[in-house]
Amino acid sequence: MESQDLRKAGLKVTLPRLKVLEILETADHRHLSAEDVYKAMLEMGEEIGLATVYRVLTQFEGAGLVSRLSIEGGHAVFELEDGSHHDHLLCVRCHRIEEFVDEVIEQRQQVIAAEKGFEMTDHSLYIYGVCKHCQKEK
Amino acid sequence: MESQDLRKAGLKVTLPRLKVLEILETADHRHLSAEDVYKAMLEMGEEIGLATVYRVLTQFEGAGLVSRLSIEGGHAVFELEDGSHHDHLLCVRCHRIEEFVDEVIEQRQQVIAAEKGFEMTDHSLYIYGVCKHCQKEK
DNA sequence: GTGTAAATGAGAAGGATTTTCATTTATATT
DNA sequence: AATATAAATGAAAATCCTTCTCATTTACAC
Repeated sequence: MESQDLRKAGLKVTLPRLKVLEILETADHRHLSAEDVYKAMLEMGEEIGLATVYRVLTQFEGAGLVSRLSIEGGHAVFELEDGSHHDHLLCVRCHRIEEFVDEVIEQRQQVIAAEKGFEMTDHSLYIYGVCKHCQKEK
Repeated sequence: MESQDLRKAGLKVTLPRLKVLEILETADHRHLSAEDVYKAMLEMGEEIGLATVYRVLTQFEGAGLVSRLSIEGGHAVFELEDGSHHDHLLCVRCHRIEEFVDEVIEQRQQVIAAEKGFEMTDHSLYIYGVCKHCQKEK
């Protein structure tokens, strides 16, 4: 089933690629760094090189299978692409990531870009804060 | 005048720090990477180490004198803090950076954070696109 | 089955930033 | 003004994340 996605993207169906897909699909949180994927692979008892994880994730991104978040402070985070555009809320304490869509913001961005004479190609919006859980803890 | 700002921040008034401030104030664009500041210093005939530039900019950030933008794809960019919050439009071709404020977006973010149970501490919004100038060029 | 181009793993290399540490400097104290 | 001392500096090494190189392995078309 996933093999088709890989083939469609012009990628050979290899074990590392299938396993990375599997991890992205079954992990308990939707947002994983390359390192997270790498560790999950090892825990799963699968041999893989970190370089391969990065390569595969980048290829998946190119193929539209995953998207890459560029979060403040360093390392990239990947999520399975589900076709729905959304932005992110990040907990500054526990690093939990939640998703949201807001049509008002989407549209205002278009207006602002137009006002400034920009042809908008993309945007990135992150709201940082303390999540419900972490608020309780103190 | 700037010396006061440094003292207030608990920082000794040193030549490197004064010069970095001067560069931030007089540069032709408001948004400079550490490397940009470093080069400007050298062109100005001032000796400085790159490590010092990074240190000083980070301290200035801590003191609220500058803010750090975390743009997609690598290196940080700094701008003099003028008290006014704003977001950024970035040209994907020439890397020009423009600023904007939008009250509608600001407020929607508050609403969204509240809906998700987050205590919002900060946010980062970047709109990417092709600027007016670069549209003409092709 | 076999050839070939693509994929892999290990380690080296890369870029941005931070750290270490010996030396210098600003400022508080004589 | 001289001095003590804590902070600041510069250079180089170290770190972090990511990409590249290259020799070896593998998927897949014939």
